[in-house]
Amino acid sequence: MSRGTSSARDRAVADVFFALGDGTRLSVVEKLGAAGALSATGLSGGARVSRQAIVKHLRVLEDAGLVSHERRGREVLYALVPQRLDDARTFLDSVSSSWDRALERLRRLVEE
Amino acid sequence: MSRGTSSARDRAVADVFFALGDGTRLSVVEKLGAAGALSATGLSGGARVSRQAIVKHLRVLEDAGLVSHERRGREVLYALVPQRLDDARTFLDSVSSSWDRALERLRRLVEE
DNA sequence: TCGACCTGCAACTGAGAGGTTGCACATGGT
DNA sequence: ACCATGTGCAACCTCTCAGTTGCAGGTCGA
Repeated sequence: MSRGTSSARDRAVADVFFALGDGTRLSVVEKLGAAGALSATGLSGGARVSRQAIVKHLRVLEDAGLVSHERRGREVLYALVPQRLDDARTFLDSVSSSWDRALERLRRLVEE
Repeated sequence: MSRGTSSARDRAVADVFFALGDGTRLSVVEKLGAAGALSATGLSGGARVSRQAIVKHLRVLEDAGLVSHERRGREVLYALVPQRLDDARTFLDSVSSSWDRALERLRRLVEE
């Protein structure tokens, strides 16, 4: 306990948010969520950046645990792994609820 | 349709995720959620970066709409604005659900 | 076998993020 | 009035991120 904050878990959550904190990656995530599975070339079609840029973004997403890849013949298909999304949501929930409790305490302090 | 996605709303969501995608800022958000309201100096106490670094991070958080400040005598108190957190959660929900639908479609495609 | 297509690696660049230090300015307590 | 404390610039540095281009290596179909 005590020094529970700022642990490896928090770093993983920060990685997830970092991965989602880029417009290009965010649109990649949206496309993957909508299409199910796509190759880097398929994802770069319609994007305004090169295929290599998409590949780098996919690596970031995969390092964060948001995406997995699978070789399918001569192409590589990328798909979402929504589990980490749940971790991020859990973090947001915990901050929101502790914020609510803090509000209560503040209210009582002010009312003295 | 077509250009409906990747709009100003998506940019705002990316800004929120970007703001949360840094370990220092994430711990700031946690501290603010736990304490309710803190000054930059109060936040930098215990952190391993300088007060000025915290101030810059607070500016990023405020630009993303996650934090607001209020002058209180000679110090400036920062507090969470949990509304954007809800927006981020909503985004995660929508990606998750569209992902679930995509999984269904993929399953049916594979079963041909 | 040959050509088309997709991937993988490497080198390079520009811009911005994250951080620091130093100092000036305001404000509260004594 | 004085001093301590907290804030607000501004300049500066370093390192990483996002993106590009070029080319080599697999893999499928004809």
